[in-house]
Amino acid sequence: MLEFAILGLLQEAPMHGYELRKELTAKLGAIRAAISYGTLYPTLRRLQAAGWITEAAETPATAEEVPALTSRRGRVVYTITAEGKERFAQLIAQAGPETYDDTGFGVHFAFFARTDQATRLRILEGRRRKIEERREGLRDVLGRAAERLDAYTLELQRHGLDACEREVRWLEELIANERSGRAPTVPQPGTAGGRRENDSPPPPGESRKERP
Amino acid sequence: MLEFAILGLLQEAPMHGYELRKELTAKLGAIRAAISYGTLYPTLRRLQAAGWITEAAETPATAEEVPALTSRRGRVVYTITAEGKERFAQLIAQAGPETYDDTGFGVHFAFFARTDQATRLRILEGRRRKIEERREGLRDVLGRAAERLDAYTLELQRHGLDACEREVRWLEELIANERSGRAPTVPQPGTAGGRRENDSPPPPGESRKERP
DNA sequence: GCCGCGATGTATCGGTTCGATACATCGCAC
DNA sequence: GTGCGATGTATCGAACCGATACATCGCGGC
Repeated sequence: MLEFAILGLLQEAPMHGYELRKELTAKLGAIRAAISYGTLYPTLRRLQAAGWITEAAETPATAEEVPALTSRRGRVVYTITAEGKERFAQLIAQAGPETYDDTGFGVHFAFFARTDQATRLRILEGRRRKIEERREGLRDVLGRAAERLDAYTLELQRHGLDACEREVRWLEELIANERSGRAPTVPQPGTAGGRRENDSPPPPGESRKERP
Repeated sequence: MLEFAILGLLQEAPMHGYELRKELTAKLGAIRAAISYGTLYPTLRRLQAAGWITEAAETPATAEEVPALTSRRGRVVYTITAEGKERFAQLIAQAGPETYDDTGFGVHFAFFARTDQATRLRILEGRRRKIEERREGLRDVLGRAAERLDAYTLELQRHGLDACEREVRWLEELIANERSGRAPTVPQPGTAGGRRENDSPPPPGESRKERP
């Protein structure tokens, strides 16, 4: 999962570890906590070993020697390779069961701008199916096993059931939207005041960000 | 986390692995997928080594010998010890940061019937604080970094933000309820042999919301 | 009669991820 | 000048997952 996210992010720009973590946190903040370095660095090494990314120690720009008595530990900048881009495309195409769990779906969704419409639709529908199953499971428990459980546990189930129903509705809207071929704009009943006229087209547009 | 849940469940009745998993799934179905055996069995072994639980091979009841040519692999029934109950109480009392993340909070909440009111209140408020922070983070991203992100990523953040707002309201209700409603104080069911009966604290009120 | 098949049941293995920790530099406020 | 928070790289043990293997039981279909 993290592999997927890293490959996706590095397609926007080369980055070093710390920056990668920040971008990851910004992009995936809605679905999971900040990624741990204990995961990030080993994964970067794994990706490099596989040839999907390359690492390069940052040279101080206009490199005069002066090896520096204070041996500056350079930042390590990671860049995606052509094979890495292929790999990313492959990861998008193939969908296992993990594509539809909470984290997997979230990560895939976060990179929908780089995903073609047919795949988006497939993922959205797979996720809906999975959530519907979870919903049915919760209804079963609330219906059949209710007397075996205490009031707090039941309240938790009710809360979860409501979340499922909400997510299904959300997915329905996204699916309908996707079918009609428009950008993802779900009408929200008076949410927080974040105004945006952001429009990222269905085809993967080259978005950009820059360096300090 | 799993340790906590197992200890909590085994206080209701002794169980074998498979049953434990089913009960766990029923109780925590709203917040996490079914627990893996690759986690369950090693954890049981760990708990046994620590002395919190004991394991006993199930005897076929009114044990006639007849070692059986078909060597029946007996079910292994786990029972909580006095030290295990102490341990559970200790785990309830002490709250680390992991008490307030999605999984940790869910598990603690699921065992609120065995938790005293003051602790329930503390956990509820800690969770609210954590969700409020996440909410602020999402608002920041949606406000300040919106132009850097594509429409799908933004939609994801909006969905997450909505979930946060919902959960905060849910928590508010639970907290208000907890403060006004008098203490449930859970009676401990008989340890061995007896089928558990239902002991429900006062209803945590009416509401439904959000995602796990 | 017997055959497959799904539910019950115990168990291990490899791999991913987390949380804590360590260490070093930079800029800025006190 | 000194502390301190942000930036930055890195490792280690432990928790947890998903796949897999293997065995028994009851039940319906042929």
